[in-house]
Amino acid sequence: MDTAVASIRQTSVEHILAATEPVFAKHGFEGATMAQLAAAAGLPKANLHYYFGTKEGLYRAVLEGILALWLDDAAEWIVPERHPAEGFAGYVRAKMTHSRERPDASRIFADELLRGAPHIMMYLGIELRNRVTELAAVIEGWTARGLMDAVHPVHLLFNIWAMTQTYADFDVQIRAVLGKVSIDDAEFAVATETVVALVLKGCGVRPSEGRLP
Amino acid sequence: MDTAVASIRQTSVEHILAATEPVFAKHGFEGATMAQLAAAAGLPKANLHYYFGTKEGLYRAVLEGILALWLDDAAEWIVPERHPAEGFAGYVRAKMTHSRERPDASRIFADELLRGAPHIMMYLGIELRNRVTELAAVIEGWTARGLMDAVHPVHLLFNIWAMTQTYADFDVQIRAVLGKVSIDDAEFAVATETVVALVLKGCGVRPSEGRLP
DNA sequence: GAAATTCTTGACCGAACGGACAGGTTTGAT
DNA sequence: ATCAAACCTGTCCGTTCGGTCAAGAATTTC
Repeated sequence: MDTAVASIRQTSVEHILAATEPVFAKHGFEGATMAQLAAAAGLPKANLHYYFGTKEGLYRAVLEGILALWLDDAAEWIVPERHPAEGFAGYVRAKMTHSRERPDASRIFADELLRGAPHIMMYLGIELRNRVTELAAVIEGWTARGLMDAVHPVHLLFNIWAMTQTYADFDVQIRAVLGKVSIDDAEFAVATETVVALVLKGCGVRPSEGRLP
Repeated sequence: MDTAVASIRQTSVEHILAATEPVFAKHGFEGATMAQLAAAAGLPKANLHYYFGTKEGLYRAVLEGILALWLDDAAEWIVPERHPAEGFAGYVRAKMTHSRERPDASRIFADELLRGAPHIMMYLGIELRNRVTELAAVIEGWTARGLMDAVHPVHLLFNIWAMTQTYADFDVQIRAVLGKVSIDDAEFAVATETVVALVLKGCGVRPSEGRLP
């Protein structure tokens, strides 16, 4: 057999990671306590230490799961084969879906950045930076082919991340200002299409009629 | 005389608020310790307790100074008398300047929102909400006068805040991806004009030739 | 089925936490 | 010059922090 083995270790580790993510999201690394984390997992503190050694070990494990998520959206949508109208719209919608379905992941990443990225500096400066360079080349290619205006591609990406992730990171503010206890699907769809339109029109993306030149 | 009195209390309070802001920005409310805060102010812990009672009292005082800053930018720029080309550009540039000059203020606000706004829920749901309603009316007026496209005004504001504040909150990420130790004026100007262009073109703002209709 | 390994847990530890407070010092009004 | 009010701070306190450990329970291995 292949998948269904599910050793005790693997099961426990996955359970702890899933259960503690909301606690790290709510209190940050420094603010979360081992007692809270253990309570969220329904286990004694010593059990978390058995599997992850230290609080930082647990936090890094949670972070690594999030970083894996982070890089994949772009690779699917920001590619030369697509027209930018399709690429940007798809990318923005994918990021917005992430903000809706995994807000805690976004918040943990946001907290890590707010603190100066003490645990993921290497990731930012190497993996993320390389990936951004590739994406920037794709966007510049679109501009060169006359499919959109000349826009600084890296700052454009920063701004797309900012807009999409604000719906996860700062959703308290959004709910408070909208006067809603929770953001329903219709409201979220409005938000998504507002961001899509801002990006497409903001970049002067030509309508994608017919095939690519 | 009027200003130059500067009682000991006032001087001390202002000094402590200014000195502790970076500590709260770096570690958040929960992560900052009274010992760190006191060390940053160059005073014994007991001194901070003398003026602010508790850690939370000090934090709230810092927060209130920030909130006062927060609401004023919009009132100057998002007004019916201006053409949206001027209004949005001025507002974005003002917010970007804030991100450059008071990044710690933005980070403390961001941290508070990430934690679910435990100390400023009232502010969000009342003052901020009222202000946003007014701004939304101005933007809808611009649309009604044919000066820009129909864009959901509240989500537009969320996105402007997201883009401008990302340059304060997540500047580690920006510096790491750009490969710069610090963001120089030229780079920041590029960022600012990228955001301005995204907003103006994204909202279909007509060029502001001549006077308002 | 016995031995070895892995897992679980309550009890415990020193350090660091936010805060209290008494007593000394400085300041300002009279 | 006096004195009350305001200010300053070393020291202490109970609690909570992250982490350890020994010993027992469950599981795997042979």
